[in-house]
Amino acid sequence: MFPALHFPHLKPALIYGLAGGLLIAVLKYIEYQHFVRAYPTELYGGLLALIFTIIGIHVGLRWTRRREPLSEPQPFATNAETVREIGITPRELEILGLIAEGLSNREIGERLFVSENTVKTHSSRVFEKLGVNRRVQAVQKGKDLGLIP
Amino acid sequence: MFPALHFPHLKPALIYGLAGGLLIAVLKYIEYQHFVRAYPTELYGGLLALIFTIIGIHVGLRWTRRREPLSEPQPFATNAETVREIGITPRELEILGLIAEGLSNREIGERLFVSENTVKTHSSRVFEKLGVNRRVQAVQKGKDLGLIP
DNA sequence: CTCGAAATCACCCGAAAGAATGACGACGGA
DNA sequence: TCCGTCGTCATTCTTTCGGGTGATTTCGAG
Repeated sequence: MFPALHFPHLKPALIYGLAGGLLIAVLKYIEYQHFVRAYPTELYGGLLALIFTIIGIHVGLRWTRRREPLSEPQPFATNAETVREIGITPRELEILGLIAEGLSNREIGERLFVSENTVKTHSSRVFEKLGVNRRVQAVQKGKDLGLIP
Repeated sequence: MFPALHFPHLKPALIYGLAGGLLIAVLKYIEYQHFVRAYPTELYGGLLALIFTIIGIHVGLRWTRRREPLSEPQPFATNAETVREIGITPRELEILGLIAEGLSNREIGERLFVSENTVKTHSSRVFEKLGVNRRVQAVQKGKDLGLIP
């Protein structure tokens, strides 16, 4: 949806923008209170947006919920000690899991909303930490070490 | 693990928030242009609800997307029966086993005293018969079907 | 405040993988 | 004998991987 866009200084700008918008909204609210008005339209809009976004998420999930519970017997807890021992990060573990599912780097990037280059960087580090140089080997070793189911 | 300390989808969330803010700003602008007077407020509410419901559905599905489980191993089919069912040959099974060990096509060829091209031909046929197009997927499916340990 | 870890992204380049063909010999059953 | 399967190998082409390097941003610890 949005992953192709790139804004390096997005967060501070957004924070400032939101802060400013919030301030304006508060002022407007107070002003409107002076005029004994109802809530400002912007507030209604935001509330509507928020509420219906949540509703949309719930509805969407409900529509596509699989009927058969898809037997998932073992929740599988990753071997935390091994993770710490070899110094693998959560993100790298995530990439390893997706590699084990047979996804290409591009598909992983699309799934995680990051670029393919980022996925390649992560996978390279995973290979390095696991001491392998091919993804099939990484999957095998990851399973042996209890990093992935 | 510690999912609370990790925000893998921060960027889309920020962009999403920005988009919402922009939409509100646009609506506000329109209102200030007195265009809003031409339409009942309910219309705007409905539009907002619709738009953000769609966005919510999309975002929700996007964030929770999961691939279909591509196989359901039949409990009655033994190794040999599965082999016969999908018509995989002994040689192809051998190549699949070596792929599962993390060997490259060149290494497989050296181990079996055949050319790399031959290995690629076999692996292509294996992929075709298993309905996959990557070796990690082939290994996964081969294990699901009981073709390889 | 400085420093380092983590995550992100980019660019380059060579190697590996995979898709699509075509071909050839051996072997076994109809 | 003819036909089909299997194993073998080649060529061409495109895509994907993997290694290497460098950069930025964010965040938390010291």
